[in-house]
Amino acid sequence: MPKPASAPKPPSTPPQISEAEWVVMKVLWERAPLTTSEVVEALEEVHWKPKTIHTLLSRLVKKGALGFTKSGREYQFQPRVQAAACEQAAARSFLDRFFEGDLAPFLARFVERERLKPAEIERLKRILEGQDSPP
Amino acid sequence: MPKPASAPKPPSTPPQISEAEWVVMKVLWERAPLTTSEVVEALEEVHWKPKTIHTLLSRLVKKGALGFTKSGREYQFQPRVQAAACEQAAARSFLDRFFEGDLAPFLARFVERERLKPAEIERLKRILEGQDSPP
DNA sequence: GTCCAATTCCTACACGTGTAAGAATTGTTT
DNA sequence: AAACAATTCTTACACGTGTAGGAATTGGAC
Repeated sequence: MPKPASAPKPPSTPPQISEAEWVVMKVLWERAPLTTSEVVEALEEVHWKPKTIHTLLSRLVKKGALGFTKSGREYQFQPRVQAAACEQAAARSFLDRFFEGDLAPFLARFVERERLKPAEIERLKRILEGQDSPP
Repeated sequence: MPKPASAPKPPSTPPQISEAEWVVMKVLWERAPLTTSEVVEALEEVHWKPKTIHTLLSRLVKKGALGFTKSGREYQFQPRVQAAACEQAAARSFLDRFFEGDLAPFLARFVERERLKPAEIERLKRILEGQDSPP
């Protein structure tokens, strides 16, 4: 990626981030900035070859999801898009695809098919009221 | 598809259904059984060429999502997987991918970023309690 | 029985994604 | 300055998906 020292503008709308790419983004959102090899280390458990991770990093830069700076010979990456925005976009597109964009049928299906414990239900209700308290 | 007059067993676990395929499944879930041309008619608004829809139907049969019987020279399709099961599978994999499989953070993100009207919140709470009443 | 319009069957191609290998470069060590 | 090891750059390939086109077949009309 020698062209822009870091892409000029963050994308106004979150780019499409694939499943594998998402795994990479997560470690960056948690611990950025990270060098390439730090990302590789952070993803040991995932059993990907380093080359694979390099590819994913490049693609994420190309998509504008990551920015980088050079430090010595290594790159250092950091997110250019917010986790919250990407999660929200994913949620929207999920609801649109499967539940006509509507939260209610999704929730209905979910409680219908997965037994929720009463405590969990209480927690979800508090979240709905905007009064969530982290445990 | 001359091989099995209709695949022998429905898949035990819902197959992967792509975005375009999902659109086709929806009309079948609503109005099955339908012949090929009926499906094409039902999807006029989507502006796909008939050939495209044919391809999608074939792929869905191959995946085991649809079964068919021949009536005259036309095929008649019907779902071999339940909408509810597919939706649930989609929901699970969505939550796993983006929210560690947990409903709470998803809901939190959602209410944090989308303004829900109080009436909607009430409805969602009733759904959580299993006391949903359709509007 | 023959012909035709409708329908199915087979084939195609570009793009994204998962998965990576090999070539080239370069900071660093001696 | 030379060599080396780490890092980046370039290329690859198979598979699913979106999006169809053309060839082959066949039920029905005449």
